[in-house]
Amino acid sequence: MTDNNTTGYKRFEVRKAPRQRRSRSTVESIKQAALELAAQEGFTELNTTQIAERAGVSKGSLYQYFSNREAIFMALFEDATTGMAEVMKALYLQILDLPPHEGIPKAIRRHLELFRQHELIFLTLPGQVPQLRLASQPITYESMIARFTRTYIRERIPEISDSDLERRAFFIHEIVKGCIASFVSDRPAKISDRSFVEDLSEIIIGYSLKGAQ
Amino acid sequence: MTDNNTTGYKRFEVRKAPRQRRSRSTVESIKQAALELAAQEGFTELNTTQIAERAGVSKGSLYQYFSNREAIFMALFEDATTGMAEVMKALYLQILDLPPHEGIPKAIRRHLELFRQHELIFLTLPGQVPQLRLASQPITYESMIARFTRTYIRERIPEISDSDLERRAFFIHEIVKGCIASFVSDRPAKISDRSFVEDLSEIIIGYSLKGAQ
Amino acid sequence: MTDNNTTGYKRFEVRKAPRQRRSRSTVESIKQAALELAAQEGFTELNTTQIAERAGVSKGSLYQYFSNREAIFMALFEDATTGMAEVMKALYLQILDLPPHEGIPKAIRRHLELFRQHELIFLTLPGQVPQLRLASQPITYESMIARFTRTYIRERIPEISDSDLERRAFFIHEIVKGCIASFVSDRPAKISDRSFVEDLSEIIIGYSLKGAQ
Amino acid sequence: MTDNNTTGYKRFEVRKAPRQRRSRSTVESIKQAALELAAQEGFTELNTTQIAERAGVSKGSLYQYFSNREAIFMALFEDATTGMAEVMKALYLQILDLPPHEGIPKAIRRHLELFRQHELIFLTLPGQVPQLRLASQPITYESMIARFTRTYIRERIPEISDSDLERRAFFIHEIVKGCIASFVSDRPAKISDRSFVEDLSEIIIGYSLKGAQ
DNA sequence: CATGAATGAGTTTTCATTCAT
DNA sequence: AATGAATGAAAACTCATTCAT
Repeated sequence: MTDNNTTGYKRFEVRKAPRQRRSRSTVESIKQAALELAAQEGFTELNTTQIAERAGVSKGSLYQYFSNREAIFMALFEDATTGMAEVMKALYLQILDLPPHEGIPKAIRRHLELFRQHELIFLTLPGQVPQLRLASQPITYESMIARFTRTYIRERIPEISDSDLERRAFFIHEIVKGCIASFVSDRPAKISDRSFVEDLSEIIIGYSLKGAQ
Repeated sequence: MTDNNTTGYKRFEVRKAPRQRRSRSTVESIKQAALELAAQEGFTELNTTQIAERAGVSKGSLYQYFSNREAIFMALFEDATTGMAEVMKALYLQILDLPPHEGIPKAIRRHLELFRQHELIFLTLPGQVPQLRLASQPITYESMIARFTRTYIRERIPEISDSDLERRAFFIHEIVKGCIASFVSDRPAKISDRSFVEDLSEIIIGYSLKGAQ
Repeated sequence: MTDNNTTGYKRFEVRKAPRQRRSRSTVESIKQAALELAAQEGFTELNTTQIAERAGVSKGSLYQYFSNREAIFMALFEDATTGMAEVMKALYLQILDLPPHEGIPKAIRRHLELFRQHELIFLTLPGQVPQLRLASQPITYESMIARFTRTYIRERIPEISDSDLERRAFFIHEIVKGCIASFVSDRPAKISDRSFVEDLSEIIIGYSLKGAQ
Repeated sequence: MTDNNTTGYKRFEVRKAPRQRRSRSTVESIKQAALELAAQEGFTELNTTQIAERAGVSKGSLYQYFSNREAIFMALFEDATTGMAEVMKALYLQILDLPPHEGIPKAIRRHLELFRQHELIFLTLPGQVPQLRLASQPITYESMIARFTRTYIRERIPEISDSDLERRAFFIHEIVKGCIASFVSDRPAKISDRSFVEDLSEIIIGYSLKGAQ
């Protein structure tokens, strides 16, 4: 029963699983409220009073379900993360057998959409709530991307060495994630979605499959 | 000197320029303390008491030199930023006339070093102190990189269209920054510095100069 | 730097030692306020807001010197305890060489006074703040009484066995403490101070020295 | 049945007398739970959530049987108190006609057992739940002891003055209660039950009957 | 009767910032 | 200039109690 907490960070689990319908909706409205408010002010500035108010819920209720402020963000992140993982699994299955010049752009387009949808959670949250990194160990969907990338390359360049594969997976992941993140958050006026996807695909294809016959 | 403050954020300049030797070192020790502490807990968690204590300075003194907490971070950022800008100017002059396969790797290697040195400030700080984004408008060194990239490409592909140039500059910037950032903060064991620089250079050269004769 | 806290109770040290005269008086007024309020409502009901208000001090100041509510009680207790220990040391020196029928009543009379003075702290506090027991290990003045009692008896009955001595010391301590405590807190109308001291002395003398020639 | 409540404390009766088997056991399990938890954390720290949980009962149910938190403690106390009163009545009848050197030790031995059984309730509870003092006016069993003591002495020293009697009753009560309480809660390793009872009896007999022929 | 979700007033606690010395 | 005590507004968090289902 000891509370081992070696990180020095507060722990933040969801406190109790909502059983009845009513409480499930309470939890939802709290998360929703947090999300909406974060869109305006960022996560750092959010406080429980605001969240509870906006959710139309008492502070007490909030703490019945979340052991502290961070726990809400955590929940938000996990929701999005698991949601994304599902979508991606489906996507990858579709893509595996397509030729690169079709599959890669498709994958990128979809990732762009997904990041746009969850911009706040995937791009803003992690930077502002450093605890997340430590708590949500290897983030599910990230490791999925990594795994998929490796499979994809290996299937096309069977003779690739392990270290080579590792390196390519790293770059591909970073390039895709980084470029999409910036594209979504900076919204550069002079670059259209189409040409963005095009160029990024080209870079990825060129790099990931170089050496393939 | 008017106090127009359209951002809604408090302003945070350094309060007075330290003249004497003693106060010079006070400012320095405050910044140093902030930096060291941030390495352990992140900027969000830092509080003035800790900083003052670690700096061996009273809270009153701290406020003598910094108008508020954020001002310290701001100063830290500006120091690193201007330092970096200088280094880069020199670097670019060297590189402009080198052939890509020499110049690009050299530039990347140097950037890697610089980011490593200032990891905390360039990678962690901006996410955690949102004011930075708004205050330090076009962050000097970032716009330098952008400008240089454009010059570099145009010189080699004079006939390139403006929108094309724009797009390439965007990608190059994001790829370089993103990959270096991840490489520095994740420290992937299986990738050596050398191969990192090699691959990244290859990607950049391939993409930035495609279409050049 | 781990915060080993096996008891499950919050720890409660004084936070920082007051350096200047001003802060010393702040600490004093906080303790004084707590004491006065406890006299009316008991310690359990006391809250920091009340204490700070009564002390004419901000809540922030309170927390500057006491890490939490309990720390105040703790400080109160320790003050009284060390004070009492000093007084007793002096008392015992006086008494050691007096014949029992003079020394014992004198000691009892003095203890009665002391407990009356610090009734709240010695009689009420420990019952209401269970943490005290655990934190303030062997309470200084209690162990003093015990030690003195043993010395006193042994000097008069040199041939007494260890276990016998132990037992007598236990009873004497409990009887004196218990009777005085009840006498002070119940204030039985029909018993005068004089006759109280008389009877108690008689009991103690009879029991502690039985078997002495 | 008027709701005169001069004490300023909330009233706390058991709310409804449980009729059916099931609710009988509900009440019991609540009390049991409270008792077990108090053993670990003291009564002050106990909260209704814990109690309900441990009792395997919903909070709503808890309040069906107890008008508030204190009512639970109150019930605990009354149970033990009335139980003890019964036992004592029987005990006293046995003892009245025994010679002191038989009767007194027997009484003390029995008290020791009883206090051991209800340590928590008789020794800890009253200090931590101040309402008890006020609510349960002359606590039944205490007044029983007092009454019995007086009868016992008067029967043996018919010529004793009222004030003398009063005083002796006071001391005897305090000595017995105090010593037993300490013996039970401190469990001093070096003193056996037998010698404890012996010495205490001796003290009591000597004091209470001094002057008897 | 039983449940457990919801409440909200009450408390504790923190910390950037000021200001008397 | 330097100090560190004091501030107070703004959080975070708790828990006895009620009440809809």
